[in-house]
Amino acid sequence: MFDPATKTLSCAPTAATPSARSATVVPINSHSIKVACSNCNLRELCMPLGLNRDELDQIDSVVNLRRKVKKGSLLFHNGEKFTNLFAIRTGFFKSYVASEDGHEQVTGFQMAGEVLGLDGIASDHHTCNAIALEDAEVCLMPFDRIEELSRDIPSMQRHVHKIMSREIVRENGIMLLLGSMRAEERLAAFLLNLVDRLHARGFSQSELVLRMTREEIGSYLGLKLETVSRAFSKFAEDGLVEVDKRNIRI
Amino acid sequence: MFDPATKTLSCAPTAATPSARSATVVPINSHSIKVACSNCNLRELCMPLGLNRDELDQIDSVVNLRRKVKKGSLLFHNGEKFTNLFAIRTGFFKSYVASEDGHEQVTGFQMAGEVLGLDGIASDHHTCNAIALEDAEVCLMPFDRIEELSRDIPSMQRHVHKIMSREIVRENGIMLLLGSMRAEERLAAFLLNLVDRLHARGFSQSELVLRMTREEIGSYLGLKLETVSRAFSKFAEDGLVEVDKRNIRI
DNA sequence: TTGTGTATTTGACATGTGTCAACATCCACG
DNA sequence: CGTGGATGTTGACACATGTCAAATACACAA
Repeated sequence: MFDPATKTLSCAPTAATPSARSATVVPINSHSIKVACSNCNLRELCMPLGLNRDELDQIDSVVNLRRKVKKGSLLFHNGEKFTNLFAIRTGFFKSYVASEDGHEQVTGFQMAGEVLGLDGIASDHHTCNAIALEDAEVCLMPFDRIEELSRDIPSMQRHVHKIMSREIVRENGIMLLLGSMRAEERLAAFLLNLVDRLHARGFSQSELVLRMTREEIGSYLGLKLETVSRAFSKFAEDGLVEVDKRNIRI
Repeated sequence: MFDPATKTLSCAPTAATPSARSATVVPINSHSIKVACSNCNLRELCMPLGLNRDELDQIDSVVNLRRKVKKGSLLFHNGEKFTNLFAIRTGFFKSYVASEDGHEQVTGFQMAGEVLGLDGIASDHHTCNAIALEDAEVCLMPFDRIEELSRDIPSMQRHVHKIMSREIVRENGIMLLLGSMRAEERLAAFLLNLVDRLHARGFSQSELVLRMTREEIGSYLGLKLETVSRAFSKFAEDGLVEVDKRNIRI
């Protein structure tokens, strides 16, 4: 599952399907090649949570495209027309907003099974940016199709609502972090949150590889990169974690 | 008022409509007394935005209860079972989360026409608290009825999604504020946001009355109350705003 | 391999905000 | 009409974090 050589999260079927070899946007045929929600090993984390077999088949019809996103490239950006939600199959993203003065504030880091693009629903245009921190693959979910399906399948509807509400609750937690914690507390909360989410995906409870720079962590936590670096050093000094560049052991 | 002895919310009434004289929860008869979404002067700000006449009639059937909330009493609290969204008819609320160590972080201030309780959808239980900063009145909207209606009325469904997405976008903005602005910038952004929202409700573009303490503003902005006070003084000194206690003129 | 740029760490110092304390004001309530 | 508690203002000082700078390590391309 975790390949230290490529340093990627590969939660998808490892052998790539013939039709998905090199194109950026890849049509999925859910019958011939078995790559669909109903067959995805992220289905417990992603959209189809709590659906029965029939409903899973229906949702397969929504997720009809995949897109490969190269490390460093944008999945969507501020101002872009909103049409799709994105479910991450593999890879790691950061989302961020930018103020007029050019400052960038990272608003979240997303990994396999998480959903991106919810910000775009409000105004039909995205209000933040999402960029891949490593080569990634996402499932495109046209939002009007999601709404259609939500009307037919109550459990699907409820799930969509839960995903959005969860994002609201997550951001509440970050406000608490940004508003009341000091540097080391913020970093500790951040690391524990990351390792939790990785653990839910089958990775170690105590080790993780950071996909983002100190500066990006700092932006997320409302700190400068030097402060992040010092906090890491402090943790290491106190024997709380072992830090070797981006490899962390708690 | 929240009574620790009975642990009940008793929202004693002030003078109101004949049928609402003494009950805490007031049934609405949308035909006899004209208090319904279709007739509410907040309908352009609140839930029914963009619905036609027939749909408005339908939504009236959802909003079947109102509740009076006295200043200082909780509308809902962390851990409470989630069943309703709340639309504010009158009054002013703050919502906040509390960390284990007892620290409170204000996550937002809500005024007439805004919706409270979205946090509860994720886990069927509220994860934050909402308290009235002045005597208030809210409309109770059972969430399962909202979901039913959303299945029948696409524009209603879209509206619910927009409301949730708007909350996500709002919190993104606060993360930017907390993560990258200095004290005076935060307070300025806060005041401008408040006056904007009040202006949308027919109030002055340049004057406002704060409903919250310096400490609550500070909690929201990630600052101490003394820092908020100093920032106000600085603004007044620079002639940017006139500050007289809670009366502010920009 | 060498060179170049990015990422990280660490130190010295600056500064914005927190902390603590005193005092003023206002309001609710006896 | 006082009185006590909540709220707000202001000052002095402490300290956490930001700023600036230098050195190192590493990744990647020529």
